[in-house]
Amino acid sequence: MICNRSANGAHGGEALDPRAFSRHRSPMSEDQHSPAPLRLFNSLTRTVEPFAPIEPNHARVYSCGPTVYNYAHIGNLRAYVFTDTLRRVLLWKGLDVTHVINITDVGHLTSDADAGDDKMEAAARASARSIWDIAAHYTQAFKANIADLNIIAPSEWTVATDYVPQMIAFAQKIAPAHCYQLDSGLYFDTATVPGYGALAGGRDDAAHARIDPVAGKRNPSDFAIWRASPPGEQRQMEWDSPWGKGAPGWHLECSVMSEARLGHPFDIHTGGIDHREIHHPNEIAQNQAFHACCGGTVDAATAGFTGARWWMHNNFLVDRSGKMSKSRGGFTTLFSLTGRGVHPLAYRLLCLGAHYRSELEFSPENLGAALTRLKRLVMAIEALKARAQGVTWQSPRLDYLRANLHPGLAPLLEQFDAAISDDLMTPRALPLVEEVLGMKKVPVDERLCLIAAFDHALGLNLLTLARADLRLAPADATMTPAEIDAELDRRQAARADKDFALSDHIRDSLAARGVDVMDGDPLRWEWRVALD
RNA sequence: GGCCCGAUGGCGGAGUGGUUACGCAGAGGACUGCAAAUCCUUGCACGCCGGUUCGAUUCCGGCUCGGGCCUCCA
Repeated sequence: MICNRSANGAHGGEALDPRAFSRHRSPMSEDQHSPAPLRLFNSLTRTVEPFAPIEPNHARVYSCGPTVYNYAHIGNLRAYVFTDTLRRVLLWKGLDVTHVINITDVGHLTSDADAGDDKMEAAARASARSIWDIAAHYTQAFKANIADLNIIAPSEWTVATDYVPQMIAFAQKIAPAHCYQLDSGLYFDTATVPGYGALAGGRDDAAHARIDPVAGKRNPSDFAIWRASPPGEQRQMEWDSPWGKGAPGWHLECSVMSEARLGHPFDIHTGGIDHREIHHPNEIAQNQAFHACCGGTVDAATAGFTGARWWMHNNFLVDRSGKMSKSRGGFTTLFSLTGRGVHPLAYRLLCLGAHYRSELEFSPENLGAALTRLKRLVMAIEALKARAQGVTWQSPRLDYLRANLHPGLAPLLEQFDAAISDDLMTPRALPLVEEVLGMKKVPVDERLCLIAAFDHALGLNLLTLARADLRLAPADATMTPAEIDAELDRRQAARADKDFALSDHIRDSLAARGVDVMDGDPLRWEWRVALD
């Protein structure tokens, strides 16, 4: 059910006043517009399949979260906009959702082959803080990004270091039949599970030529379950285990935490498309081993046991200027965008403008386009609100909407439902907001009601945002709003006196300080957003 | 080197065997002292070469270019 499930509490908890619909004469019959079935792309089969949760009316979702050794860049954040869209669409379809996002706060702590892997330790040294403090700092920053993007907080954040005993127990269970020990740790033998790598779709182990394999590995695709601390080295994060002092392998974490918090099998596991080739196949292999190893082997009957039924992957945000690459440094964070006066939801709108499985080209121009679009949407909705009758636009249940909505809007509701039900096709859903705004013959309250409903899926805060909220002061602003208003008052007086030389001079001097004057707009002025 | 994906107007991005995406930008108009903001209108496309077809941007093959994964990465 949709009603009373506000994304962030901003809409309050009341349903739309049914009296708002009292004029309606011909509610549609149920069978005339049956809801579009939700269909989602499953990376396991590489097809779009009808979705049904394992438990009736309850979907369980696990999302691979960030490794908190640095700030998330906006490309990282696209994954969580995707996950949030998934969650909102599940809610739209009337399902309860339990959603877990993990925080990976343990991983490679000492440099081995690649000196670049030591970032967490380096960050700790540079700031004279412990790795634990570093993890806490970047976890906090990540959660701030999530909130700024109006992403519904997960039902639970799982932190990897809270689950080390469970990871050891998990590893102990699968070790006899599926693992072997080397000096560098405990390794998973990928040949012991049937269909290894099926998710990746045609991986050829014989072709791993680019990197030096770890000596002693039975198969190139074998991976560490437990990484032993090198002799004589002290790691900041290490635990005792049956395989010596060390730290859990990264792949192990997600298998253990998803099983612990959601149970296996659960419904949907999400992540970036880069995880489709290595991390998730390894997770699946672990899950297969864990659930079938009582008998010592994985057989055909259990080979399909992958932990999650759906594996979904978002594509990348690409930036031709190379700013999305952590390794090259200088990547773009959400903080840097807000510091330039770009509202975070403009970035969310940019993401929604493309399908989650398509690459999305990032550029200042594209972001500026999204910001302009968001401003115009908010402006148009504000204008409607000013003319409204005072109902609250809390979205009612979808079936209620369907039965009571103004006939003129009914086709738009169905198109919206069909779009988001078609593998979360937000780029086709988005223009319907603008179409509703343009339905001049439909009463204002009705249009607002439908937009409120749409926004439960889109998460743009369209009904609560004000145009003024989108006017973010850039970090390098040299004037306060009060100072700007005072200048504008002076300018207004000059204009009244027809002293246009003075009024133009004031406007020019404001422009020089990054303030655009807008006489015909109630907002009066705006920070110029300078995106390079 | 191996595997995978993509190529749509100025930018981004949907979609389709024969008809409109949409947004931003551009152009024209309204409004304005002039601008800006806003509103209205509007031009612009389907990488190259073959094939299938009455007809292909849409299907098939090849080519070129771009991207991803193979090492922590959304």
